[in-house]
Amino acid sequence: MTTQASLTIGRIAQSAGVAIDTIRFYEREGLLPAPRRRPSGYREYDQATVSRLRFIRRAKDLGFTLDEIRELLALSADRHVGVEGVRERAAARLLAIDERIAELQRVRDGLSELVDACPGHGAPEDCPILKALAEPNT
Amino acid sequence: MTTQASLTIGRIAQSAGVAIDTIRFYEREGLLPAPRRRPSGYREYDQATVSRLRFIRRAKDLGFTLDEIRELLALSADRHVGVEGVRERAAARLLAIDERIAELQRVRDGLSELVDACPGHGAPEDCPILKALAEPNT
DNA sequence: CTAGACCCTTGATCTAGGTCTAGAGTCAAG
DNA sequence: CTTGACTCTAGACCTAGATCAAGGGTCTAG
Repeated sequence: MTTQASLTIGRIAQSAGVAIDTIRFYEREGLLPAPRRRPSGYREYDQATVSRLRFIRRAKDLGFTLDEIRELLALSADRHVGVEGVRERAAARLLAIDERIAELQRVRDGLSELVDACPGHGAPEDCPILKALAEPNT
Repeated sequence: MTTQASLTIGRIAQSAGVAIDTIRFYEREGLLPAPRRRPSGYREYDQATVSRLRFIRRAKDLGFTLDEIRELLALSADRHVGVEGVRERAAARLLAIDERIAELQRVRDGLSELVDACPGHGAPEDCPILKALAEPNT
């Protein structure tokens, strides 16, 4: 198989593209297992940890929280119901993103109307943006 | 003009739909001017403060940060360049929202592909979601 | 007058996801 | 053997936007 050269925390931080402190933080948070230690106390990692860190980073980019990622990691190790669970979580995340996009779209449209209606000069009382923000309704 | 009945902090909190603590917080943060006080130390507000609180809430709903809102409030009081500034800030916010939507859309599409490609059962090694997350590239 | 609702201040706490500091020990190259 | 880079721990600190607690004073209806 692949060589099991032991890597220091600095090395895996470098190759996974995360900060050293972040790795120790993930360990505390249960996203990474406690690694072997040298007699000096130095942590020793292998290549698999780099993959795991990349997994975490990518999932984070997809908008998963660390809690959700912890769950995904547990599921991904489960040969039985793991895949179903992962797909479910991903689908849920997808739905949440769709909702967030729709919400932003509403905000965008509202703001866009105001910007279009504002001449950009004149008295504050005539600015539709200021008027809309000061309106008592809602 | 309108009656200048003096309102307690609880009353304006109620009618603006924010918490009492939030009002004091906004005062500390410079979003609200320090109000008059009764001899007892109680804050006394007028109707204009309710409008200002609503302004803040609406701007927040549009995604402005409190820093930006502080700026908007300052601009809205400026008869000279105020309206131009407000329109600029609103346009900038609109652009930021557009970027955020585009970014979410990219994430959404990527995730959607993975979910569609995943059968939802079988071995973890065959799950495209897990495979994509573990991939070393990027 | 009293009970209960309301208000005051200062300062701590919360979420999420880290980031930084201090002080001490370890490792590898020259 | 020394020097400089690296690592260790415990715990404080950061952003943003509040929210809460403790301990005490005030207001008002009955």
